[in-house]
Amino acid sequence: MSYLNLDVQICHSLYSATNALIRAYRPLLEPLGLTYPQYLVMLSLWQEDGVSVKHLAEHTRLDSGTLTPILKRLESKGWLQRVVSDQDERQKSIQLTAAGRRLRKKAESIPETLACQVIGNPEEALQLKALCESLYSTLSGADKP
Amino acid sequence: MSYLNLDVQICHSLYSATNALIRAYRPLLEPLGLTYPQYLVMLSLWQEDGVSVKHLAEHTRLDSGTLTPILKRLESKGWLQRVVSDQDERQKSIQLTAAGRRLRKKAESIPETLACQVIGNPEEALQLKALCESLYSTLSGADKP
DNA sequence: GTAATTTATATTGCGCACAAACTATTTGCC
DNA sequence: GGCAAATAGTTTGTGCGCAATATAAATTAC
Repeated sequence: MSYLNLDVQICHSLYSATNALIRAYRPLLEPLGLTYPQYLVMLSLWQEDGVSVKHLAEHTRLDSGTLTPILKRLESKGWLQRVVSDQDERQKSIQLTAAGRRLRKKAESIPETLACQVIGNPEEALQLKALCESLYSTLSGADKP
Repeated sequence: MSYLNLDVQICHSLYSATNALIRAYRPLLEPLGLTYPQYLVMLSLWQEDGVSVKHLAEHTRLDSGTLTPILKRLESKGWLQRVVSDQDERQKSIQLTAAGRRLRKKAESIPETLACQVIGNPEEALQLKALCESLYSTLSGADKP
């Protein structure tokens, strides 16, 4: 059996598991009118509001070219505003609206609902997260000095 | 700290690690003119040629609505043909061309090259794969009787 | 043997991922 | 001060993910 065997590819397992998990989020996010990446942005803003696009990109690990259209959609839904910064006019401050802050209430049940569907063993879940974090930091630091 | 905290989300770790890993494949696949999902399809066909779209969808875990355009692109690049089946005219048999089979040679170095960049501990890699497989099978069997 | 159902694949439409190119500020440098 | 380089964000184009719908052939029911 060769290394080119599909069933041996770690990335294939990772890829299909991730897609399946995001698919599982969909029915829970649909009542809020959010996609999964939009949910990530809202999670970040519920934690820390009034940040720059760059900060948001780092925290959510989304590309800025991906983030801009997401932020526009969230703005058009009335959940945030993109305000040009005073000190530095290149920057935009992303600010939740009152409606955006209220949306958090509707999201509160999501993590637990999903966990019940998905997580067999909580220890394994933590292990999976740790392994992914380790992989991510290897990859994102890979080509730096 | 709430369950709505971004830094606690397993899915976020999974999502960003997967995207980063696929990004790492890109420079290795670019000389072959393949994207990662196209590479998955070719891996599957190098293992088992002349299969139906349905079979390919199951093996690669790609949706048939995703697979059709991928197969068309691979066909237009001359690496496979989509032949209507004789026995059942609804089915198409996906068949590698000679060029498609030859492409395998150029792909042979990819798994090892990537593994060297990415994998610290081979045991952890296997663990990660096993956890993803377990998650995938939980999720794909979740709503069945 | 024909109608209803199921199955295999294709199409459409929206949102995301990302590289590359672009615009507009700001910061350094002299 | 004036100009080059760096930085923040946007735009563009290609491909994918996926739900919903469509098409067409095969199967089942009667």
